[in-house]
Amino acid sequence: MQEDLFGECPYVTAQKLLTGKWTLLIMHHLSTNTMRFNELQRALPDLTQTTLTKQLRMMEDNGMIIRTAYNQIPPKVEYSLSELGHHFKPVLEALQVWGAEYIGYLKSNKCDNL
Amino acid sequence: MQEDLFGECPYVTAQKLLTGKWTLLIMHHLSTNTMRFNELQRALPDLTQTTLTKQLRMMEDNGMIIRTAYNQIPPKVEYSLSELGHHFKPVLEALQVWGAEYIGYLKSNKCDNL
DNA sequence: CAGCATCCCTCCCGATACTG
DNA sequence: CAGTATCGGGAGGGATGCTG
Repeated sequence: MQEDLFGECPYVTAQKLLTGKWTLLIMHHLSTNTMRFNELQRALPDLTQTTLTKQLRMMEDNGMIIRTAYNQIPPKVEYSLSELGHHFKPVLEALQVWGAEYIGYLKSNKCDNL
Repeated sequence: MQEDLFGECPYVTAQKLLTGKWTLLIMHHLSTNTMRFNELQRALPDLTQTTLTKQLRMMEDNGMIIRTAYNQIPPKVEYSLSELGHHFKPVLEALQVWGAEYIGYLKSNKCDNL
């Protein structure tokens, strides 16, 4: 857990935690299920293993997700939301609503231009 | 208004729109007031004119904010939220709650380690 | 299966200086 | 006052190949 986000404005903190290009997507997928590494990869095909690994490490360090490794062959690793991660759900819901509205707005604009 | 965010998942869209390092902070400040360029600069001292200008242009292109220029000497330019921008407020509120909780969580952890 | 090591590269951001 | 022009650095993201 890093400590340099200390004592800041909530928005500064939030911005730092969401900078990652994929954070939101990962949070979204984990908000409904615990998922294995491979499942996440399939859910997010535009992102390579390397990048996914880095993102997951970051989010684990930030305390947003929990990594559970089972010592077995073949390996099995599961990712789930932490307590803090679960409390992030309202943000996800608000973002989904807004994102959908934004897309709708773009579409209507495009139609207007035809 | 760019068109390449078309037909995507709301989360992908949202992530793209929030990539900017300062987007959230600017949205927060504009959510309560219309502000002039200088006022924004003073409210966000860690960000240079160049960067602020670029961010504002991006957000204007995205349709999140509205730029109003008055043709006068000295120049006067005001920034405010667009319709879409106003609808972003629920996200801001959810983020504030969560950011505050996150900070509190960090603090309690730090105390545990002392 | 779930990574790590390495290298690379782009784009974001910032510093500085100048303008209508 | 509210910018633009130019240059540059660095971090985040990606491609490839290898491993327990």
